[in-house]
Amino acid sequence: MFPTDDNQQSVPERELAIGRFWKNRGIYEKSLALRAGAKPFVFYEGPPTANGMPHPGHCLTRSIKDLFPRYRTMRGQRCVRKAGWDTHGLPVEVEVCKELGIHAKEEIEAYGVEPFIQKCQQSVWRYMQEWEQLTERLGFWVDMQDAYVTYQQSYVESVWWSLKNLFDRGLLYQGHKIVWWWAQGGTALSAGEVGQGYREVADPSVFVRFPLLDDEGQVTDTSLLVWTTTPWTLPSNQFAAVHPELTYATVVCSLNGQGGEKQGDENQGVVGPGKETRLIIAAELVETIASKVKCELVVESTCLGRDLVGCRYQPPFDCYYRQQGDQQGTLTLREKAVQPGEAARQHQAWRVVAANFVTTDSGSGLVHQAPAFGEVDYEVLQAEQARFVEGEGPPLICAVGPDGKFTEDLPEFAGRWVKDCDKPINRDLRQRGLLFHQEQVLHDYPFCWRAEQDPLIQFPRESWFIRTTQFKEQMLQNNSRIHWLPDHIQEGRFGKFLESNVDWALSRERYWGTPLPIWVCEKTGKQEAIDSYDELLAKPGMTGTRMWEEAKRASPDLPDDLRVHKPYIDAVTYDSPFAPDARMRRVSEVIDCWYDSGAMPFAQWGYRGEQQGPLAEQFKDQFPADFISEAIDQTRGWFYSQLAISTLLFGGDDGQEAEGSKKSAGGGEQLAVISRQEVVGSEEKVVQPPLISDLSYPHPFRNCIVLGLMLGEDGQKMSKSKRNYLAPSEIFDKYGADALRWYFFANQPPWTSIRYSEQAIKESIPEFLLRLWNVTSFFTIYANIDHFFPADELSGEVGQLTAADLAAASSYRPLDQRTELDCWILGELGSMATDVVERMDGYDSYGACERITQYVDALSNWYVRRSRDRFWASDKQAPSKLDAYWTLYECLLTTAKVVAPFVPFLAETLWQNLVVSGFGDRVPESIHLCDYPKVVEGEGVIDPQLSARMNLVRHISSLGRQARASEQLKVRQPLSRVEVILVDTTHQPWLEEHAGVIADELNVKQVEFSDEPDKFVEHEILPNFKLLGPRLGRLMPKLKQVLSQQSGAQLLANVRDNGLVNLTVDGQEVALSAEEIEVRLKARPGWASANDQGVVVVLATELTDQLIAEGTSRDLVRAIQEARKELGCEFTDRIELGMVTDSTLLTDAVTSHADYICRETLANSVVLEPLPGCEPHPVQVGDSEVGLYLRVI
RNA sequence: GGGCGCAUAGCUCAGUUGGUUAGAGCGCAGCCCUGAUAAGGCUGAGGUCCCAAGUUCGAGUCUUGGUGCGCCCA
Repeated sequence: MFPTDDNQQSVPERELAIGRFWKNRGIYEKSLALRAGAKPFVFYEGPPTANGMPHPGHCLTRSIKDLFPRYRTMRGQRCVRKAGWDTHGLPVEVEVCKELGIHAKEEIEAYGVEPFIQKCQQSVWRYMQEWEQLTERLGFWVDMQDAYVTYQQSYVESVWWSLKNLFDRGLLYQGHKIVWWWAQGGTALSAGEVGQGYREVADPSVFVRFPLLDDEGQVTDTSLLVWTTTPWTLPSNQFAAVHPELTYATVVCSLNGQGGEKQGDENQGVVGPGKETRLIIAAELVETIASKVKCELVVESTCLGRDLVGCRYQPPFDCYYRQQGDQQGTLTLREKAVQPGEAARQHQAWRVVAANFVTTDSGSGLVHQAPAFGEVDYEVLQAEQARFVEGEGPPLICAVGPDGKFTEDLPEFAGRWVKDCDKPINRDLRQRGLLFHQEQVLHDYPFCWRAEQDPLIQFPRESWFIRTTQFKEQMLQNNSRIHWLPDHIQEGRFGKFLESNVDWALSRERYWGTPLPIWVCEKTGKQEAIDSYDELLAKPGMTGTRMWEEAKRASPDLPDDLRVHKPYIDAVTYDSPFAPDARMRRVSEVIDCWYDSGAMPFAQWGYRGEQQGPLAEQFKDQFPADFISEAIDQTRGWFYSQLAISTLLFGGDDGQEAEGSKKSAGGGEQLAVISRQEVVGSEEKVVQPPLISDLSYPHPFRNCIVLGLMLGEDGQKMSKSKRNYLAPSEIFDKYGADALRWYFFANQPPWTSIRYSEQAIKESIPEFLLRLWNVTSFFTIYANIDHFFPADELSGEVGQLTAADLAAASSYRPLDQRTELDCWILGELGSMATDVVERMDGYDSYGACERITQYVDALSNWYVRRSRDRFWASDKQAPSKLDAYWTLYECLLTTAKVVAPFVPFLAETLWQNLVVSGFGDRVPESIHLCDYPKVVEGEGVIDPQLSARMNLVRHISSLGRQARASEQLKVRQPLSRVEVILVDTTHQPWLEEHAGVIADELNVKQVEFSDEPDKFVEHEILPNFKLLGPRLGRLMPKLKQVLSQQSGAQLLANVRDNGLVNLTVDGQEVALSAEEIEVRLKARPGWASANDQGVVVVLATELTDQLIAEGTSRDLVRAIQEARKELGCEFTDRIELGMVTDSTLLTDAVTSHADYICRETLANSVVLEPLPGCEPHPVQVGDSEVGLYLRVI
């Protein structure tokens, strides 16, 4: 018997049972073992953080991540799926801080770094259970026992190894980074945090005069009019920026006591009454500014921005200018070559520079540059520094301390909070005649999200950088080989991001992260990188491990991994090789946790550059990845960190060699002790990137599906507080994991943003899941009744029950002995499998689902429906009946295998019920240990002609039903005749042979392929635009007109007879072949008909008494079946039937169709009187009342 | 402000190298079928394919500009 009791069990319960089955039997492990030695399919798990609850977005990611590995495994590849957890970083610290009720860094220090990071380590696993449950419940097969964890020592050391390699190659350096700084808390804020705190505020908007200097350095009467919204940054001014292509005007401003600064109390105007002053502003802003200050600005001359570049000016504050104003530096050779006219030396600062970000949307077209307090300003400084030889460029000027207060560099404001100084600074400028105009602007400005009153400031911090910009071309090259889905990511978001690459700011002034493995000599400042804990312990004069030892003694449960973390690692020092009696101490920073995740291709194995041995083998076997997938927010996250690290570390054979790799191999031993200072600027680079033979782009991943964002029920962002989405667990409990998975896969391509709604998930169930389930349950019901048990017929080896395996059964007949319907559905099965494989190989899961849905529809709504009679035939051994069983059995088995990667639970249920129940241990114990259905080529299973013909039959049937509907002729009422008219008569002979199907489907006595179509239809002839368009071009509209004016039937006859039609179009002779015209049919009015482009179906609507009686008998059968059901009859129960009615129509129908009625309703007899002892069932048949009497025998 | 993406039926979304009748599911209305039955099928109403210009014999599709929305970055 096939099990059928599953109907009683709910879908979620069944899935849970399947999940336990997989786990208990170790099916995943077995599926891997089965492919030992096979070609690997490499998958990388982008590590999620387990310190937050998993949400629906993670379900999507994990579903896609599961789909392709399962698919590839069934296709014969070995796909290791190592789980991973991202455990470091600010989010973890923030969680712990919340728990402790603290915010600021000093509070953490006060609490103690040691207990703090211990809490961090524990907090990382807070939602571990939820994650594991979700992963398992969703059917995501991934090895969580052997997961990589970014805080583990082996992982950290692997990261250290890579950083040491970069450091030794001079690719890791110290510099400044402008960060959003919370001065009161003494910490930088991450972009996410800054984004939270934007508020609209009013800030001063000031226009300040910067007087230009002449060649002798004397102040002239012309000033740059420079704009800023942060007056407190003016003392730190270093440059004024113009746009090189903008036109600037020198204007004369006659103030006459009506200064721009009308409110000026101490001093009227700018330079005093009656004086003229010249200002340089953007030409297109002259009017705007004139109206602001209500005074005429007369344009004297104009020039381009680039002509102003290099002009020197006097800054508004002289705190730095006093000493550094005259300082010059030597320009680089390249700089001199670019501008041969330039002197070899140039003033370091207080010059006009060109910058493309300058606009005329606001301000004056000249922008004040204080590199310490703006990221773009800082880039300007860097660009300027690059123009000078090393050490002679402009230094960074900063009059503000980390506490947000002015330093002693600016005595007049020293010790005061910068934002409080805006007003006094403005007053000061006005007094000195430098403030030309002042107003207020409303704009968004960030505040600290933890202390709402504290505005953030941009502030320079010492930071470590990776020189990624040097590898921009290689990264672009690498990117160009990646297969992105959707493909616009490549040139679009990701490509654009790479184009604008800046050096990676690696360090973080935090606590819980991979410590930056650099030790500094306390005397000389020389640095070296360490790549393992053991290397550190072996250093001469090493001390400082006691802190860890004590901690471990106090709490023996502490994971050993913590010893490579702060504060323990900071305590470890050793003798400096650079100076006698000096110690080497670690820098205090930890690194960006994106580096951790980006290092996973090698760090997950703890790989540290080994060229041989098991680690090396393992790494090479699993590098690069064939497939990864994450959501689009990872563009700048994991996608980038992986690509950048891989490109820098491993290079590639396509582009230029990675920097420093040109020297021959064997320089490895020289890795030791090369300080950065020695390496930078030196042409001799001795350190190489680790070599991997045959490594070509792309790496470390080849195919990447970029998932869209997931939105809540209302199309808004999902948010816990709005409750606009259902927790995954609720979906699982209500509808099951397969329903959710199928919804993700089949409803839209994965990269479109998905609106996650319960309704949509629910609605996606019937179309596929339920339909396939219903077909299966149809099969098992009747197979059990008829004792169709394949296991009894097949002895010995049965393999995986492919068609070839089934063929050994005694009642199994080859295709050429079966009906065309059987051949057709098996052909459809083959072509479906072929298409699904093709699409899945191209990572098109959406297209694959579309194809599967279409097939299941054909199976359910055509094959099963058209085959019912055979399944119900009374002769259990009838070959046609057995054919039907074998066909449907094969279809179900193959379909189950095809859908197994998509809906693993349902597929497993089908396999267990249809196969394992009967075959036991003669077959693979799980469907996931089977091979994917093979594409059968050239064996005649796939028959495109048969497929086309059957489609035509379905199409004709559909039109027939449409015609019936339009005349309100229900299908139960037989009709005498249907006429079918086809434009394309290719398949007509075949259709005539198979007219029975159409007759049956439409319940008509006769199907005719009309030989006098003109009676029913008119022909409309159109040109084939696609074929003729390129040939005839402009004649097309006229040709269409000419064709429409001709008699369609005649044209058609013409083409049929001669193969050509000759026409004159606009004076030109045009010959059209049969292919170059398109014929359409239109039904003539007055018939019960329906038409589509090439097919018309016309029904004969006359009803005879005989037809009516037959229709009535079918009505009766239907009513009796209903009554059987109400009585609770089994499908096989036989009955006695009695009937009482006034209607002669009904009594006639019963007498004339008694056999038919008995056969259909399993009645042994039917009488026109009540059955004694039976209650009548009153029913309505047609217009008549009937009393039905049923008794089970 | 910059980059990327999206805009097609009431809703959620498809729409293949441009080809002349723009599709599906859901919802709504009507009908049918039912020995898979807490299913299934058919039909109908419902569309300025966001707007404008351009290329072309022909544009939902290509180009440019604009509008709106989303994401990323400033």
